[in-house]
Amino acid sequence: MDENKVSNFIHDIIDEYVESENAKRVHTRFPPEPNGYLHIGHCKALAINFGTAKKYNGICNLRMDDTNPAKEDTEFVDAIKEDIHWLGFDWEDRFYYGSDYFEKTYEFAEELIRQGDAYVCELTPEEFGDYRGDLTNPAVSPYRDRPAEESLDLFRRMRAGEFPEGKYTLRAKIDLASGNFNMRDPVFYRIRYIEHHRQGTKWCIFPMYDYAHPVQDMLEGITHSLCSLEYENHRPLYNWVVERVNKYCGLDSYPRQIEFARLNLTHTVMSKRFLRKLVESGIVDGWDDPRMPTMCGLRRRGYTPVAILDFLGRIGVAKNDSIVDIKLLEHCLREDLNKIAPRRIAVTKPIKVIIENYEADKMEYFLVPNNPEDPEAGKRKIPFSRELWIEEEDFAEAPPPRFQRMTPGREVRLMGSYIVKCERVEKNEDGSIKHIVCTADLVSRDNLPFDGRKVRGTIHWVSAKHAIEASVNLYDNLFTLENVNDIPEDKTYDDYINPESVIKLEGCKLEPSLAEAKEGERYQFVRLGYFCLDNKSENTFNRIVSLKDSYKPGK
RNA sequence: UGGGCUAUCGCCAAGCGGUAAGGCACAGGACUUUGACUCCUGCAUUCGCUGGUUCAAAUCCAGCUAGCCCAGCCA
Repeated sequence: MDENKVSNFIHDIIDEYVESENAKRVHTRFPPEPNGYLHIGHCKALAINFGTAKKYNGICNLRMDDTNPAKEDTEFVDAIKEDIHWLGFDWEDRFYYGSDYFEKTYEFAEELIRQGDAYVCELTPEEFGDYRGDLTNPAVSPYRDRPAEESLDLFRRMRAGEFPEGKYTLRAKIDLASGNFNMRDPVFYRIRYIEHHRQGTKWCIFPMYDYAHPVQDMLEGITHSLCSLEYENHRPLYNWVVERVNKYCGLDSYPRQIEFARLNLTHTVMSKRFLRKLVESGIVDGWDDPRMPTMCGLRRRGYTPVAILDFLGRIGVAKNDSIVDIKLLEHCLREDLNKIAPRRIAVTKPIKVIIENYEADKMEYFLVPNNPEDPEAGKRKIPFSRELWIEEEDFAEAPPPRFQRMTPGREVRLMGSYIVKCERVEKNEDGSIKHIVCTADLVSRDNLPFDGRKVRGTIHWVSAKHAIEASVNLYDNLFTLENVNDIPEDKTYDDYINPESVIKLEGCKLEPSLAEAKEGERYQFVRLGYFCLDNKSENTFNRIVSLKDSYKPGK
């Protein structure tokens, strides 16, 4: 989990800062708005803010950015905290709410008014549009020259609840002709008669992000405010606020905003708005559907924090708009899971095999390693008997080229046990396979047969008498389209939903030890992929990620 | 069209004037009681384009081109 797999430009900037004369301890913050669930895109911001702090032996705050009472809800606060802890980051005792600073934020705003840097504007939202100007024409506000005393009075009465919503706003007096629209006298306060999830009805005026955020950063002593690229245009305004508030309000805090490109993944929707659509339209089961990129979804699917963090370290931090191939994430998952996941045998599409030279009521155990990669993982016993289940696709009557599994007349190894030879296939009346009859080389257990003969194929199996049943969910990308942002206006998601994004298989046969599997435990089902017992549906395993596709027919 | 930002292999991404790191993907091969893993091998005479400066440029300069962001009383 070293967060500097690749060097990045933020480190360069901070290296310089740390060397500078008045450098303070590096202090960052992660400021989610509690209006939804965190997704893997947030993980990047999380890793950058917490990771950078850690790299410089600094600290990182967690702050709920709750300045808009219309959108936020307490419901999400705990979920966000849980997700962050799950990923492995810790804010210790530095958990804050932006709304905790409302009083200070208000005081500073009054000072801005007194200094002539802000004024109360009475353009209605509709009028605002008309006076906004456009790319080449400046905006206008007939109220920008209102005397400070008058603005101050109005602002206090706004707070006192004397005016209806939309009647007045507090605006910064900056530059109505700026090419950067954020500088065209941005609104700093608006009136809202909505109960705030923490402040209740104490306030009816609420600060806007552009004003509140720098103030919050200053108050918390943040040195580096790391955020995504879309705030680049806001940086001049951020600095404007920092400069005035320091000057007028006796603060000495100079947080620096640095932007980086947010994460995009192939075949993945990342915007909250669209994720909500998936949930509401019923395309997925909910926010924690294992196909969702939400942290709760990834967790339920079985992703590991180690893999996600590793992935984040490998994609780097830059200012390029990019779409990372989800195959890299899957690679990181396999790498982690390969090390930690015990091997188990499961047969997803069972087909029966009868060992005709094995007595009907005999049974024996084979000792097999839990993880050949890791001797420490120990061994377990799996029962063997006359009737077995094997994977449907491990048998072919007419084998395609390079097929090396079971086929009539050929020997294969039953993983961990005997070499068997397929003698014949018995069919039902409809032509389907009833069962396969094999003979086992009874001296071939534990070791290669003494004659040194090689068998090419090894297949997995489970004793029919001892197997337990479960169902299995095989997951794939939700979207067939690589870049989901490319969905044309006139199309809907439905046109691009992968019909095989989830395949549910009932009646799978599992080795008996899996009866003790616990929620959230990850296993490698030999030759099938990595699986995790679903924490919502009993007796169902989610496929986290497949093993690399291995058998390629033909040349 | 005004402002801001970005452009290095199929996908990420180092590089900061001295002659193109690495990962993923892909393709061969070795190994293998998981066609997995592991292990070798290959994979940009070239850095959006065009000029210029220099002994030397992906790196500096100029001019183009393409893409992304901004006109919420959202964050």
